Amino acid sequence: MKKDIKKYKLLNIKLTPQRIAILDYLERNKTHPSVSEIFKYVNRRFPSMSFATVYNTLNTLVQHGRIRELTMDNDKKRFDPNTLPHHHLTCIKCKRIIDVDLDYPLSLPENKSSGFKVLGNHIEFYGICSECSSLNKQQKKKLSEII
Amino acid sequence: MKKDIKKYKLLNIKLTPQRIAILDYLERNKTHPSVSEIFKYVNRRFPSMSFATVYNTLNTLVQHGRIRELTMDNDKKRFDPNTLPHHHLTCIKCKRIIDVDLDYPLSLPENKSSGFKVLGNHIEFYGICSECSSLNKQQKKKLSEII
DNA sequence: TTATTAGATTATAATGATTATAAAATAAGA
DNA sequence: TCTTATTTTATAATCATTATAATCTAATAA
Repeated sequence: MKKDIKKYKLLNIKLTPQRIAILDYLERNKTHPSVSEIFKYVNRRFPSMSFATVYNTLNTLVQHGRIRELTMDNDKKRFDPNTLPHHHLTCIKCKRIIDVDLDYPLSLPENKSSGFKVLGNHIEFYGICSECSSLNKQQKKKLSEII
Repeated sequence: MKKDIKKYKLLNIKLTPQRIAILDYLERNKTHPSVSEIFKYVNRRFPSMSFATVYNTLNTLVQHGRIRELTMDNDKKRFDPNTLPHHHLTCIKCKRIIDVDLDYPLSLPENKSSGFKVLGNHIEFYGICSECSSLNKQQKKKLSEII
């Protein structure tokens, strides 16, 4: 569709069906998915798709500033299609990540920045999501056996 | 020494020379080192030391709340012996991480936290350190050839 | 429309970080 | 000093990510 073409044209990179599918999935998905989650989904449409393509595409999109690579999940990279400044709240148990769209003006004084050119900041709020604070897996299993 | 024993006693874990050396190194070192950096250093004192011991020890120390695992370097885990609330400034090029010991009172309103129990926050300032913004490797090489 | 080609995709191997396993060693308490 | 639970070591296994090279294709222009 034209919209897809437009979205990519701006990036000056080749428009391929795989790339459209990956970016589409990211934009629809609010969970900040990992590479394997993206692969699993997009692979349903493109059974021949290679894992390498997902990595290549994501790296390209990051390099072109079209998506952002998140760091709070130390086990794997997670990706965010929203490159506007915003923050995140992460569940320390299940690693669910949700957006925090609030403006926090934070300034770092010169004498505290050790000669760095400070370019920006990102706040990571952390806590426990409602699902993790209610039932644990064993409890869920027992519940499913009863009901 | 007595001090080491005290430091560990509080954790209720067995005091071994390897563990003492690892925590000692972390406390002396302000660079928030990675596992391999820790291994490289401690291995000089304990040539028989295994990589697994470093991982085991670090995981144990994290679990006991004695050190903190950092996430801003997506390539590898980095460790911080300071568990008091504080923030960080990271160089996006060389991944140097320095402490930011300033207090930023940040509150996340209930209606923005999607049912999470919010436990805390961590600010990641990012930028370019003075070394990375001045000379690149090629330039340094050429300089060293001249001088 | 077709031909050309730079760049993308695929399959696969390689690398690097981290975890798992099991045997040998040792700290801590009796 | 003895006993034992825990730790260390050596090593294999796993998982995420990157590299490679052959094949394919989107984009451009004749």
